[in-house]
Amino acid sequence: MSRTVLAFQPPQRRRLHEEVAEQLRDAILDGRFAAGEKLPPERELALEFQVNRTSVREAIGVLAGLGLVRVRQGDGATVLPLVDASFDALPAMILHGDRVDVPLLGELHAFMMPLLREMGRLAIQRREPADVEGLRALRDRIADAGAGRTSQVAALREILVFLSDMTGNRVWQMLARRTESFLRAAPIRETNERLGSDPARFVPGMDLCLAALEAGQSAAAIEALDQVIDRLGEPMRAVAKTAPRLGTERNRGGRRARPPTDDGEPG
Amino acid sequence: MSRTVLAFQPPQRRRLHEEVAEQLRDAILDGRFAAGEKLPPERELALEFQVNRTSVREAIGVLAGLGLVRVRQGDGATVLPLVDASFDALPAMILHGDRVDVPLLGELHAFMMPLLREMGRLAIQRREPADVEGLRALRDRIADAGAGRTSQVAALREILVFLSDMTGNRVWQMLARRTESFLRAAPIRETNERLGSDPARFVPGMDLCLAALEAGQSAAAIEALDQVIDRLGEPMRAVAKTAPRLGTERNRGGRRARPPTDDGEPG
DNA sequence: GCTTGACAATTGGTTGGACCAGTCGACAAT
DNA sequence: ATTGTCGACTGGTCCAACCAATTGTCAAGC
Repeated sequence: MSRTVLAFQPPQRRRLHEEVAEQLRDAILDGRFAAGEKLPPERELALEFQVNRTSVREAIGVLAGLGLVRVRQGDGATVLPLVDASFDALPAMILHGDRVDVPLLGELHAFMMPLLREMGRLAIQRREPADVEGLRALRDRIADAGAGRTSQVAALREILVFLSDMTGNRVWQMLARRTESFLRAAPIRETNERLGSDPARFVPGMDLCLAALEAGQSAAAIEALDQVIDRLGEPMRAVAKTAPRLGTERNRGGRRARPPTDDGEPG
Repeated sequence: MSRTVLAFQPPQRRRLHEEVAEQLRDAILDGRFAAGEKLPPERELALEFQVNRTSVREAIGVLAGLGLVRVRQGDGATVLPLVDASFDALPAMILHGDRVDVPLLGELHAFMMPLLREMGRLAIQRREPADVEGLRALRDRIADAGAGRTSQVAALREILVFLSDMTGNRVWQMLARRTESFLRAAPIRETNERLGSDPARFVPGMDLCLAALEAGQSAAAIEALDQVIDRLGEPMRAVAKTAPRLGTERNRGGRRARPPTDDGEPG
């Protein structure tokens, strides 16, 4: 039953509306539709894409779910400011159409690293005896070159998920799983591997952390874990460094005109 | 042109598929469909809801977008573990069907508060001169009882958005806007107002922060802002305290069976 | 007995067309 | 200048049919 290491990938069965959604999404993210503009009518898009109107509607529904457009009956689909988009749109905002939005990836990296360190701190504070064994199992998977490199880097990513489970906080658990899924995305992972990152270099840090945990030294364990987490973020930082930041001006969210819930004085 | 203070709300024009999506979503969140189970076939649901299959499909599409179900042609719609859901599903997970998931709200609160403090720190570190004026304008709106209470509490929430803009980091900006939107949701806001929270009590803290900023004392400004942010989180904490935590057992995310990408040894 | 392959039932995916419902601008009446 | 009506436009829903993927069944072959 032994198979080749050439792990075949199942052919991606893409639905029609996914293709349409992706093209429209990239058009918005590329700025070909600016915020405030309207998408063409569904019937028109159906002609353009040569698909049924239903498929266009499902595609636009996806965009609406991502917070990229707002659809109103009678009016059309209006493009929203990107800053109002859902977190689910973030991967696509960073990686769309063969391109990497380097500045945004850098901002995500700057955002995530303190969070993950906080998560590690919390995880260690709330650890239970069994967790140490779990961490050791992950450490062994990382160290076990015989299991294959794919398994090794997968184990690396799973550290985040495991730590989030240790916190016992479901919000952390959700965040870690989303993060792990993002790190699994193609361009990030490829860059990491192209840069020759060796999973084995994480092992000493993990050993340091495990030793501290067994000695009951939480502070030392947290410190060691911080180092490991920093290294886990290296793929993102590495990709972000492949191109220089274009400008230094700060990104400012647009001031939103709130619906005026108060128009006058009480009598 | 002066209008009454009775701020009328536009009637909620709910689409059919939204109704269906909400009912199905609540059924999943209530556990009436457990993870791994399958939703009834679309044709069957269409009969049950007495709507067209199209509306059922759009509803299921929403659930798929939230990461609550996975749809496969030929197979049906399979319910996913809640821990794999999107962050967009979080509000619904906490507030569904007239109920408040108190433990989960508490976990969200515990998750958010350190983050928001971090955001405040970053905002002050990266402030520009104009930002101080913006903060003062918000402070004045909070203090101005004449503008109406609705405007006051709105200004309170907008502190988060303003701070996120100060960071210049688009990820923070997106998070703040989502958070502000969540705090605007009904049960949280109502509880806050029912508890008689007075926007005016935020003013001294804001004044402290503003004074420190003008004096160029970042550390003091951050400290004062921390207090303000803590109070901004009070509605969530207050709601979370309306009922005791049920159990003390830790939430553990299910260990996921990863697709075995490695089956054997390299030759 | 086990594997293999063909088949049929089930279920989601797509299509075309029709009609309902909300929005907005044009324009006439006041 | 304001108001009211209307019609074009656009999204929302419905229907009926067919395409395509999945899964279990079951008989043929080893």
